[in-house]
Amino acid sequence: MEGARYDFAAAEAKWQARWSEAGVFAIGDDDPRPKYYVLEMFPYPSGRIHVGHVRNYTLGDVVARYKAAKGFAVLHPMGWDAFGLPAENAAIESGAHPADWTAQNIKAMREQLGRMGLSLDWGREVTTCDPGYYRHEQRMFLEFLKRGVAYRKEAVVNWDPVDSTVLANEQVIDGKGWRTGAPVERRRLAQWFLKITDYAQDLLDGLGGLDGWPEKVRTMQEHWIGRSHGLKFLWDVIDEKHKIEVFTTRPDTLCGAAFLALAPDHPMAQTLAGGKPGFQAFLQQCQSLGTSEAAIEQAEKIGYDTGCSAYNHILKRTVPIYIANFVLMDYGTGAVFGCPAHDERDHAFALKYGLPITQVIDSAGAPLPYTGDGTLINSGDLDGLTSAEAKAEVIRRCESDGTGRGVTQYRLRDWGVSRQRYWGCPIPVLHCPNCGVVPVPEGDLPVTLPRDVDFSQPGNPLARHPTWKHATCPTCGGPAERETDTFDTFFESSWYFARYCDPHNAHKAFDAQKAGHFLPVDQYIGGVEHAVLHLLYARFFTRALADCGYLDVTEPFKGLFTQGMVTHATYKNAAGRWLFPHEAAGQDDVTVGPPIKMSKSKKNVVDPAEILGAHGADAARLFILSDSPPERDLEWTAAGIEGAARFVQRLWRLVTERAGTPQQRPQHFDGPALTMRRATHTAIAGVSTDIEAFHMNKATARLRELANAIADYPARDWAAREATEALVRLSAPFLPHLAEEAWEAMGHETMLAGAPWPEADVALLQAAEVTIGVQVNGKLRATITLPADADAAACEAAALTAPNVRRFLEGKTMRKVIVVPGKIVNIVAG
RNA sequence: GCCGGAGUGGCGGAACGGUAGACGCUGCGGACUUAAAAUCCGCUCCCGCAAGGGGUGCAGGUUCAAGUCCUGCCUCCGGCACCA
Repeated sequence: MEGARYDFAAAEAKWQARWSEAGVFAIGDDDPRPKYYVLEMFPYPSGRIHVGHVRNYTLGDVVARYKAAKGFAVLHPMGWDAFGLPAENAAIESGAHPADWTAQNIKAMREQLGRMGLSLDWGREVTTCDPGYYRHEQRMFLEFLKRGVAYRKEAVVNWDPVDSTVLANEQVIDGKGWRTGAPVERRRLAQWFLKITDYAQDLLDGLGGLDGWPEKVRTMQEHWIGRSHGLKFLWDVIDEKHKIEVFTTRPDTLCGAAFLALAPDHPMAQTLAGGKPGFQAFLQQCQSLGTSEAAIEQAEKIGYDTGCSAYNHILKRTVPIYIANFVLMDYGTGAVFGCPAHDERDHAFALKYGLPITQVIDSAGAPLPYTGDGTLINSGDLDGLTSAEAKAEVIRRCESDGTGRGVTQYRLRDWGVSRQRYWGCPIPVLHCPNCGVVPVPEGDLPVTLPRDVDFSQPGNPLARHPTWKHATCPTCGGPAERETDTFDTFFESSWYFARYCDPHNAHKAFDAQKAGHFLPVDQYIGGVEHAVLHLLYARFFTRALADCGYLDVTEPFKGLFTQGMVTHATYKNAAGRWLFPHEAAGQDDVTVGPPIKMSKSKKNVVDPAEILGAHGADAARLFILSDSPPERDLEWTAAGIEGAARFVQRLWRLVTERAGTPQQRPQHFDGPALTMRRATHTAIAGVSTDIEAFHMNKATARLRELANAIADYPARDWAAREATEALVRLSAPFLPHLAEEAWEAMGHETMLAGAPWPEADVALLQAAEVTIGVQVNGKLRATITLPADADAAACEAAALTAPNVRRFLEGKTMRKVIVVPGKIVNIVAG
């Protein structure tokens, strides 16, 4: 045994098979131990796992294995977020049917994940494109419809006029369709929405209790929900019998108003400017913006002067009315007043169109535009009030004369769930010419996707399918058409964590009791890129399901860890198509982009399968954990994995060399044996706290430190055995295969998977001596070693005897000595 | 543009306001070997022979003491509602 190299390939296959045979990771609903639910965001089945997956699932696996060793009944499931755009793109590009393509990808990825040695309960696997899964969300939707949580309204989409296709935001590049290059148009379509705004306050309030979430994610969600207080008030259109309702969060700046601006799709825009010269051209220009907020915000701010004016009763003044491309119909009332002195955008707008800039808030000398609060000036009888007082006063005046009211406003908009695509869950409603929108009767669920679809033309294949959409109205018995929109894929990922609690239930989505047993997820792990959308939708969905009686929890994720992204360079060929790194190699017309987040759509992914094959799962896991703190971005490079593989071999050598150490524990320890034991127990305590704190890189550093200490300890005694066994057990969450093999090599007959976590002996955690620094005027001049319990007087006395300290004090007067026992001595002298 | 992060040796990163650079990667020197691989030992922030000096994106500030706290910037990354 001694001297033989560790055969990772054989050992990994051996232990994966043994874990599987023993079913050590399968978890029952009635396990008496306390539950712990570890969940990583489930993958989109792109076909191959990428390094981001390896990072995500390794992190989760460390937690799952650690918690299992700590005595919890760990639920650690896996599944597939299997609907989405890439399957349709593959169908268009290669002719593969989305269902087949997805099924093949799942098969390949399941096998790859299997080779990572993850402690997953595969018996709970869910696949969202399976009708057995999505039938339940069709029922949820019908329940939402009944309760008014789902509704239909018009909304704009990106329209490619050449392909006659709705484009996703990522398919719009510089305002043009990605395939056709045609300028996209904004087009209004009737679509389905979920009333997440009804839950805005509750979602905001809930953030306060999520202390297991990163502060930054809570802040992002808080800003996304965007609660603000403001004023909705009326302005009279001069010479017309119309009124325009305007929303503002800055009523205090009312007297600085220079203009009113309406959204281009505001109903009043056509009334005021409809037939006027140049207006249609202006609208056209606004239409070409696309629908993404980033595009709108970054576009040049343009306005159209309607020639009309508006009068306000409080202000007692008129201002011109513009139509402006930066005003959003979805937010507030779709109309704002512009105050150039105190808003960046209004300032630029006023300069561009020659509008007056009147300062009404004292900026204490700061240049305009000044967007902060202050004392009011140039505001008539409001002068002298603070911003807060003036806001309240303007709202009070509007309310007393009936022209306005103070309102709480949210930036959050309702969630549009309609997608004009094939590869998604069909929305279970019918459109009847007599009865309007009619829900599909529950007995007819699930509405399944037709298999025979045609991807040779652009657009939604469901909409042009010859027979699928024709149905009979359950209400009147007449002919009706199926809804051809499918759900946003965030719909599936908004409840999968509950399905894992009861994955084989054919009658309902999940049993409330089972969900109540496992939920909330104790530790959820995924990328920061999901900080807002997925996590907010899932929080909302859980509340909506609770209101429908599905479950009793409101917050689905108690603990959240957002890992950093794995980045890689991008490659694009002359035709503008993204290439995989291996495709790009050796081609000459390739543009290399800077390292950015790995994504399937940009194809800048590396293949972990090769790494697993060459170095083994344990080495790959160790490298990805030790290279960077998990919350930070990680640029993937091949360098370093050899170091991890070397450590795996080194650990094996340390263990096999000490396999014969005595099992019998002596009564007393002193000298090197005691020092060895201190190192062992310090490592046990340190690795445990590091895992709990998600400092996996520090935990792996501690494993190396303990390994170094063992290597430096020549005796083959019980202390050596204790240290080596501790190292093996501590490394099990990180290097599960090697740990099992080493545990067996040390003579154990039981598996480490399921074995308890080692406990640190607190009596051994304190070192006998400490080395502290001695500073003179804040600069380090010496270090002194003292007993760990030396008091301040002893520290000071020792510090003053250090030769170099005396040298620096020569000719100076000591003014003050700061002593922090066990830490530092600082002598202030001059 | 708006919101949220991050910047420390050649590189990834450590560091309750208290000895900056743990642990590793790379590199250099050495041992073992016929040789190589593997392994082991030593060195490795910069300048300096040394004493010492400088150093945590930039500019200030608070403190006996600042990578850490405060103010103002710079650069990079993520999200922005139809990628997932």
